Amino acid sequence: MSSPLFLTRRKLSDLVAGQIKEWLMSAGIGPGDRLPQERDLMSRFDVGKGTIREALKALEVQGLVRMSTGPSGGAAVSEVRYETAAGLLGNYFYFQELSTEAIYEARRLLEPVTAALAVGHLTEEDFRRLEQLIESCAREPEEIDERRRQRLEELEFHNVLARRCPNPLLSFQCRFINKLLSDVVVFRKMYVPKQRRIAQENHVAHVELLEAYRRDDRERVHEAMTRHMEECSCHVAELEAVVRARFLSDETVTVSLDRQK
Amino acid sequence: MSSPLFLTRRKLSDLVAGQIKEWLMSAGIGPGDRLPQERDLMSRFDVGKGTIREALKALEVQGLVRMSTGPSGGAAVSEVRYETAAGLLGNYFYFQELSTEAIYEARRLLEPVTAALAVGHLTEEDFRRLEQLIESCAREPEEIDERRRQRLEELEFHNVLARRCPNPLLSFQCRFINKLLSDVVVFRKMYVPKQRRIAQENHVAHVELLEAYRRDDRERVHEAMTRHMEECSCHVAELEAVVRARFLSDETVTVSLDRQK
DNA sequence: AGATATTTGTTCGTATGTATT
DNA sequence: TAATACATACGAACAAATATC
Repeated sequence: MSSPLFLTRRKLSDLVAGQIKEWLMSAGIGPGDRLPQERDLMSRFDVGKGTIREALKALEVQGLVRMSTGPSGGAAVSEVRYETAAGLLGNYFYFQELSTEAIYEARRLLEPVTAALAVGHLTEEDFRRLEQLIESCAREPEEIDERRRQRLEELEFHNVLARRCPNPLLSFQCRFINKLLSDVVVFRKMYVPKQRRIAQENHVAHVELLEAYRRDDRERVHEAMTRHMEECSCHVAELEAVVRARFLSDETVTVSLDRQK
Repeated sequence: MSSPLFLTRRKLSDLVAGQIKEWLMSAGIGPGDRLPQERDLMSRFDVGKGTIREALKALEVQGLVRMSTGPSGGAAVSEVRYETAAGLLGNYFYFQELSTEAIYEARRLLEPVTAALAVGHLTEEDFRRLEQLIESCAREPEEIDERRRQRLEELEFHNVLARRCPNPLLSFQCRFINKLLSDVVVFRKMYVPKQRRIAQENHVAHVELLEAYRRDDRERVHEAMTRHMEECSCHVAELEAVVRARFLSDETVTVSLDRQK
């Protein structure tokens, strides 16, 4: 009656997943360490194969382990990747009423500080990438697809900077905001009027930022980014109001399922 | 050769999960809608029971569906809850080097704006809750546990405000930061020197904030919160440097697993 | 490069548990 | 209470992938 076994109302697979997770979060366990194979886990937890597989699937979805087949395969502890975390968080905002205005409200706040903190952390490769992105966005786009690609590259410019911000929280938040905006670009028609002038303004701003980074001028980066965000904010203000945050689905085949209430 | 089926290297269960997710994200599908039962999904996707169960488990972990047994049970579409999203994101930061200084750097930035945006959105119940939290933190703590509880309630004070911020992004980010700090309080000894003076400063700040909210004085809320965050920042500066972001595990039983490299 | 061993991935049949009616 | 409808769980067998020799 007092045994923990009788108190569990949860699913067996969740219990197993929780215990493995606890082990995996304990001291000394880190990325690369391998879990016992399914057979051993089955006997250790005294559960069937399906249960173990559900537990491992749960950990896999969370990005905590990676599975592989073959000799020396199995589940291995994995550092949660940014893409995994961002995708999972994207699910949450799918159900929130998230307007582009709200996204930019956060962006105006976060991007200048994050960009300023990145000063002094850019590598030579980063600089080359930034130059390449600036140049790629400078050409007059011929097709609508090219225009879309340029908008995504403008966002990638900011991503390069955010990745170098030494504050993991701010870095993640900025990258996530850029991801949300990328999804907006991909899923919505983002060809605003006056797109020509906008592209030019972005170009000027990015060039100015690049120069400031080259000089390690934190003050100027902060100031330039603040102005840049103000401009972007204005451009976006004339866009549609409500956008449902989306993540890119990697599926192509669509299967219709019955909806039964 | 060109068929998508031949291009898939992914697991069958992932394919199924992706397709169900695509259906679930399509227009007209929302929280509460029920998925077909396992039997039907098996025949529809032409896969075995284990595969379907793994797919549903993946969606369940993401918080997108909830499972239940019994008649009219099965998988039902669910809005992703804040707790789910925060827990999954917490996994990501577990592997990041996240110092309390970094957390406060983000907090100083986000909290004043988020708090200011919440002005005008507090309910009478919110006000009562805030008063209750202020009062509960005013008493001199007798035991160390009480002191810890008070610190958690100070954070809850900020959570009440963040929940009312109409910008979902800022609201989430502030609540998540508070969660990170809660975990710090729970998992680390947070009894700083001069804790007496700190508690009093917090009390004064919270009272001032409450008054400003009562008057719908957005300016003053912003200003008071900015000062409050500066103070908290200073207090925390004298704390241990690196903290690994944690989530509360709901398991109690510990099972040691072999570590095999 | 090919064969083999190892380990996950998937299926099917069956039995049990649980909530609804 | 009993019948029903559904998820949950076990176990054995087979398929597929992959590292190693």
